[in-house]
Amino acid sequence: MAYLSVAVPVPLRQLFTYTHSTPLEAGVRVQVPFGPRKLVGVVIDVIDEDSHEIENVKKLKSVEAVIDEYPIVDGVLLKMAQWLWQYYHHAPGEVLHAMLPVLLRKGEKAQLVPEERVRLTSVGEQSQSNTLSRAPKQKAFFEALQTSSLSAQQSRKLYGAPAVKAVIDKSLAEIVEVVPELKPKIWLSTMKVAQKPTPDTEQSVAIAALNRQQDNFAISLLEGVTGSGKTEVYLQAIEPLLAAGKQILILVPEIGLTPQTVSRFEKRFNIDVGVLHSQLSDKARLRVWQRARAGELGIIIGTRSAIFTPLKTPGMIIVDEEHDESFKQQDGLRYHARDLAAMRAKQHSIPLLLGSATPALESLNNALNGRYAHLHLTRRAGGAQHTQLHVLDAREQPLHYGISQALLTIMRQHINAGNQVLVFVNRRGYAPALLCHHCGETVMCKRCDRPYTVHKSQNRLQCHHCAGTRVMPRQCEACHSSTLVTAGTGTEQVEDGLMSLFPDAKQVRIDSDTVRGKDKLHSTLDAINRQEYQLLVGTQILSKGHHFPHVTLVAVLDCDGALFSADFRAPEKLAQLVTQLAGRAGRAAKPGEMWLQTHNPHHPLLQDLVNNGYGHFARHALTERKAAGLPPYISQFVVRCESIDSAQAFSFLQGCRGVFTSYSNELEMNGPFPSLIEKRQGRFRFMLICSHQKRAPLHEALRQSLPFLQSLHQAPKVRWSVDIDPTDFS
DNA sequence: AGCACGCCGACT
DNA sequence: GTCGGCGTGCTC
Repeated sequence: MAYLSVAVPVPLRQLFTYTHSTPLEAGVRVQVPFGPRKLVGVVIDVIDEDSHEIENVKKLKSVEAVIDEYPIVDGVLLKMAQWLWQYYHHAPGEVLHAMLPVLLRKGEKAQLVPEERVRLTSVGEQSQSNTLSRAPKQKAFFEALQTSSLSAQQSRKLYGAPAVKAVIDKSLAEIVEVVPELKPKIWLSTMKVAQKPTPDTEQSVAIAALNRQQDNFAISLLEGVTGSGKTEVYLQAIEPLLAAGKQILILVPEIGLTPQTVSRFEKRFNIDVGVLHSQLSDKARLRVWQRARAGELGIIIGTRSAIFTPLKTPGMIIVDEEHDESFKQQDGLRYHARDLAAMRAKQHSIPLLLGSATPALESLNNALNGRYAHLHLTRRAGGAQHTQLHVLDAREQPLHYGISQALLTIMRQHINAGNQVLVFVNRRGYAPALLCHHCGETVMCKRCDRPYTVHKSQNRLQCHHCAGTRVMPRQCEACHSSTLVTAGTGTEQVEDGLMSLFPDAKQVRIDSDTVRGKDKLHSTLDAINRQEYQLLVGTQILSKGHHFPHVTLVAVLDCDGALFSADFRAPEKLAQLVTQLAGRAGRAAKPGEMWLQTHNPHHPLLQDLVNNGYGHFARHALTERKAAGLPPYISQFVVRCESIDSAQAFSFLQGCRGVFTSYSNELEMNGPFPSLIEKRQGRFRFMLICSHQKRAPLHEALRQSLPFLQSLHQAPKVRWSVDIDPTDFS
C-alpha cells in the first residue's frame, strides 16, 4: 500500500493524500473521489509506507483509476508547479490546472490525437495521373500523393478543398484517421538556413555573447531600440542550438503573435513552428503540447501560458518585448511568465534571453547590478531617423476638448501637408491627480509629499499613502488661481472634439473595443497605411508592433495623469508607450515628431525621456524608486477585495490589516483604498498594499496570516485575492 | 469551487 | 403537507 500526495483541482491551499496498491510516479494523473464527486488530480509525491506523517489513516480514500502510464508532468514542470503554489500562495490543484491543456485536465489520454490523412486507394495506385490532365490542381495533388500520404488539412491548404474532394470522389484517394508517430528532432531533416543578413557590429557582439553561454543557465537582457534588429539576433543566436537538436521556446506579448512573426522563423530555418495563443482550439493546443513534449517541434512560439509547454530537449527560452504587461496574469493564479521563464531556464540549465527596446525597470536593475548579462543594440537598421520628441506646455493655454491651441496648430500643419496625425489617448486607469492649469502645481498630501488622488464620487481627495482625505480645494495653494483641473480626464471627449475641430479630416478610432478580433484590426491597419484616414485616435493597442509610415505627428494628450498617479509604475508605463510609439511612426524619408502635452514641462522624468531617451529615463527612474523605497528595491503584495457591498469589502481589508499587524509590526501597509477603478461590474473594489524590504519575511507573514484571513467573517461573502509582486493597481 | 445538509416560506 | 430558497461547512 502506497500513500500519494495528490493535487486536486479545488481552490484549497493543500494537497490531499490517497492510497493506492502500488506507488505511482509523480506527474501521473489519477481519478480520485473527492467528497461526493470524482476529480482528475496529479500525483505530486509518494509518501513512504511506514511514514509517521500520515495521520487519521482511516479517513483516507483510495485512487479510483490511474490515467497515465507515464508522468505527463516532468520533473522540471513539477518543480515549477511547486514554486508557483508556494511563491504565489495559491492552491496546488489550481496551479496544475493552469499548467495543463484543457483536454488533459478533463482526463483525456495524453497520446496523440488521431489526424486525418489522405492516401491513395488501390484504384489510385494503379491509375495514371494523365487521366487528370484537364484538372491541373487535382493532377498535382494526385502526383504528390504518389510519394507519400498527406495530412488532409495540409492538402486542402496547398491544393484547395475542391481538388481534394474531387480526387477522393473519384475513388483515387481516401481519408483515413491515423495516430501520427512523433519523432524527436524531426526538424533536422528539413532544416536549411535561408540567406541571412550580415549582422552589424553590435548584433555580432550580442550573438557571440549568446553563443558563448549556450549550455549554461544565464540570463541576458538585450536592450535594443526599435528597428535595431533584435529578431535577427534571436534568429542567429538560436541557429546553432536548433542545429544541435535543441528546442527553443519563445514567449511574445498577446498582441505580438502575428503570422508574420511566425513565418519569419519558419522561413529562416525551413521548419515547422509550433504556435500557442489564446484562440486556439483545445484539440490544436493539445497537439502542439504533444509535439513539443515529444521533441518534434524545434521552435514553439506562444503567449504567457506557453511557458508551461513541456520540452524534450530544451535549448533556450526567449521572452520578446519582456516589459509587456501581458506576461503577468491578472486573475486567478497571478503569475509573471518572465519570472517563471527565469526559474525554468535555471532548472533546465539553459540560457534565457529577454529582449526589449524599453526594458522593465526590474529587468534593467538586474542587468545593471550584474545579475543579467547586458547586451545593447543602439543603431536603427538603414540609418532610419528617430522620431523627435518635444514637450508641450499646456499651462494657461485654452484647451479644446483637452487639446491645447498650440497642439491644434501643429496638427493642422501636418494634416494640411497630407500626412497622418496620431492622437494618443492615455485611457489607463491612472488614479488622477488634481493640478493647477495656471501654474501646473499638483495638490499634494503634506504629510507624505505625494499627490492626492481625486475621488469624484465623494468629491474628496485621498492620499494613497497615508489614507488621509480632504475636501476638494477651490484654489491652487501656490498661485491662488481657481482653475484646478483633474489630470487625464476629458480625454473621452477627444474624439467628438476632433470631429468638430477637423471636419475635413477622416478619422478612425483604434482601441480594444472598436477592433474586436484580429481581422478587424488588420483591415483597419491596412486602411490606415493606404492613407484612407488622416486622423488616428487610439490607445495602448497602437504601440504594439505595428508601423505607421505615413504618420508624421504623434500627440500624447495626458502625460500628467501618469506623472502624478498613485500607481508608482505609471511613469514607466508612459515612457514605454511613448518610446514604442515613437519607434513606429514615420520612416526614413518622412521623419516624425511627437509632442507630449503636459502641465509640468519641467518634470525631471519627462525632461529625461525627451532629451535622453528611455534608457536614460529608466536609470533615473530606478534611482527614484530606490530613494522612495519602491520595487524592485522592496517587495510587495496586495490583497484585493470586491463586493456589491462597499462597506463589507472595505472592512474585510481592514480585518486583513489587523491580522498582518498582529503577526508582525515590520510590514508597511498602505490602505485599504478604493482601487484606481473604484467600481467595476457593479462591484466596489478595494486594495491593501503590503510592503517589506525583504521578500522572505514578507512572504512568511503572508503565509502565516492566510488561514486567519480565510476565517475572517466577511471572507465568504466577498471576492478576495492575493497578488504577489503586483504590476497593476487598477 | 462544488456539493450536501439543513431549516423556513408559497405552492398542489 | 412538500418544493425550493440559499446560509454553512466539508472535501484526503
